Amino acid sequence: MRQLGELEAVIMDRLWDWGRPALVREVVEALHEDRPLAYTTVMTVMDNLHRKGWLRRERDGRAWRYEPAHSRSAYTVALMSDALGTDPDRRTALAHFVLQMSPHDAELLQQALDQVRPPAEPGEAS
Amino acid sequence: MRQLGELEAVIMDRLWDWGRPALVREVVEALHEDRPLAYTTVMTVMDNLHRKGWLRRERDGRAWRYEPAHSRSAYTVALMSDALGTDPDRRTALAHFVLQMSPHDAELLQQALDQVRPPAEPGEAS
DNA sequence: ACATGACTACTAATACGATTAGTAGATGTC
DNA sequence: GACATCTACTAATCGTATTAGTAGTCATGT
Repeated sequence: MRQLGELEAVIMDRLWDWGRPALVREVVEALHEDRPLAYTTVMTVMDNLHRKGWLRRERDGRAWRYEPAHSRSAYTVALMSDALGTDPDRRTALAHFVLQMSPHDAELLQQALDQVRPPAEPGEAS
Repeated sequence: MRQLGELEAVIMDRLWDWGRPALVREVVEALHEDRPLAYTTVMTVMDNLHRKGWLRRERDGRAWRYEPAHSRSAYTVALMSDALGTDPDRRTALAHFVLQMSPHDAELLQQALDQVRPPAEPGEAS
């Protein structure tokens, strides 16, 4: 899977942040301060994102209202799994991965693992 | 961090696999069956990889002998950390990440975590 | 010594995808 | 009906990866 382009990522971030379907016009105006772009520029990018399956859309009058087709986390996980999946030595990769994590992230990761692999109770047979 | 191009990845994979410095000529010949490329094509890509810091090289007669500057795992981890780092909700991302892993990978991940965060001994105060 | 063949450095064409926007036509509003 | 706004279509530009040609260098055999 290919990662998003830079502008594509900026736009997706906005939509993920807002958590509701948005018009091209709204995105243009939200970005205007940092990055004044033509309406058609943003429209083209959002149309591309739709064509590539990142955004879904519904009619709102004559315009489209766009929203992410997948969650932000799904995108993150897809990138991570993709990276891991092409590595022939996942054990080593995962070992290095946790080694360079912040302790806080390692804690979050442990909690996540505990959800799917409940930790052994004291005295419980393995 | 940007992921490698497709041919760049193929070449890096070979070098990671071999685990020893290699000449452009050797890479050309190794790829020839799947992908017959001009010598200069491979040389250019490897020179680009060197310029971008992915390969280091040393002289061997008139030619260069190239080897990866970083391990395959380091590349994998960099991609994974990069993906995770841009996500504002790492807790959710990590939760989804472990949910979609194979049980085997989850086991490897737990072992990796146990190395950096030793599991509590029975009876040990938290 | 010189011809021949193999090799490399430099350069460049091509391709592809992302970014950027213009133009024309449609529609809503006053 | 005029004017502003919007969208669809089209296209220029740009960065980067992929591909390779050309010319010059070096080694080797006769």
